[in-house]
Amino acid sequence: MIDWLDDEEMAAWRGLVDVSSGVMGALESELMSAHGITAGDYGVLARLSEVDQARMRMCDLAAALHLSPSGLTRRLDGLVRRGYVSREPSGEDRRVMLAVLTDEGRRFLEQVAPLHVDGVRRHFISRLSRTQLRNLASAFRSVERGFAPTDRD
Amino acid sequence: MIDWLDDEEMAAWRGLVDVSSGVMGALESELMSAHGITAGDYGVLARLSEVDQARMRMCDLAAALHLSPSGLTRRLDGLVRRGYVSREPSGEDRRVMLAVLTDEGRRFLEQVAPLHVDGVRRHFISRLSRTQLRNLASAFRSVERGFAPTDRD
DNA sequence: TCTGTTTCCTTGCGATCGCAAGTATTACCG
DNA sequence: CGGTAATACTTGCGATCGCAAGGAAACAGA
Repeated sequence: MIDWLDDEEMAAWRGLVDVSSGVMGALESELMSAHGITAGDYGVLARLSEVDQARMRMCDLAAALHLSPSGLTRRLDGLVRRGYVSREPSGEDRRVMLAVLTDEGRRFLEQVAPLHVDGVRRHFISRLSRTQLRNLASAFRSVERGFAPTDRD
Repeated sequence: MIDWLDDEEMAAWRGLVDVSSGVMGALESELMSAHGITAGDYGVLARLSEVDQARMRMCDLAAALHLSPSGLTRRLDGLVRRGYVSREPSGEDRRVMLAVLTDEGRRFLEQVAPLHVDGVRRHFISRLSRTQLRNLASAFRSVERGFAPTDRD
């Protein structure tokens, strides 16, 4: 019996794993059955829709989505084939490719987004009080400050 | 610009995704480089070590690990090949296979567990106050049970 | 008992992902 | 300048996962 975390620590850790996989799994299957899109593809379109000019460098997009460079390359292949995203070389740095949300991609995203928003509310947000929500956001910020900048060896 | 959630809701949702993938990714790479084991394999050994007789039905183990039946079958193939787990038919129900932690598997787990526990503390627990930890565990319980407590907390 | 349904596990298959290697471009530095 | 290092992206490859299908066993109802 290995249990070197006390009950509260274990509950927080297991809760993080269980909740994130449970909520994301539910969202994934709802998006797929209703619109035939994976959560990963949705994430690309949503991120691009939020930024100026609806375009991002591949490397920045990969970091935002927690994807490796190769993973993003292939994910974009699919989105480009479906006409939702286009590739555009950067004028400033010729190593860089920009991923650009097309008009068709934006129209598609606007059809899908309400279901995604509803799913996040139904499976996650609506189950928390406003205070819990604030505490969660604050706790996650604490964790992210810990490993994002300084964990670099 | 799609802006579906207010700032606090978005911070909680993005925080959940970013923190879980960040922490689990860090743990994964530490376990792999130090002991050559994936987080998935570690999860199997850890779960088995916690239960009576160190054995579980495949279907229960799959549910506990958020794995599909086929996913668990193949994961167990690898662990059986390495001698850490053995398969044993259930005496009560001949459809059922039990996954059993071997002595060698337990010895291996006891070598690896300290690094895993340390990783959970370093990347997650130590970034939180005791109050935050309690609030987190409570909030995750609310999400898993499917409803929010009506009172303030 | 017989039959249809459900549960449990495994296998074939396709999709996804990350790592390592390769190419191209830029940055750094003596 | 010129050469080395660093960065950005792509491709080959192996590993993992889930779904669908299939077989075996348990179960339920007539």
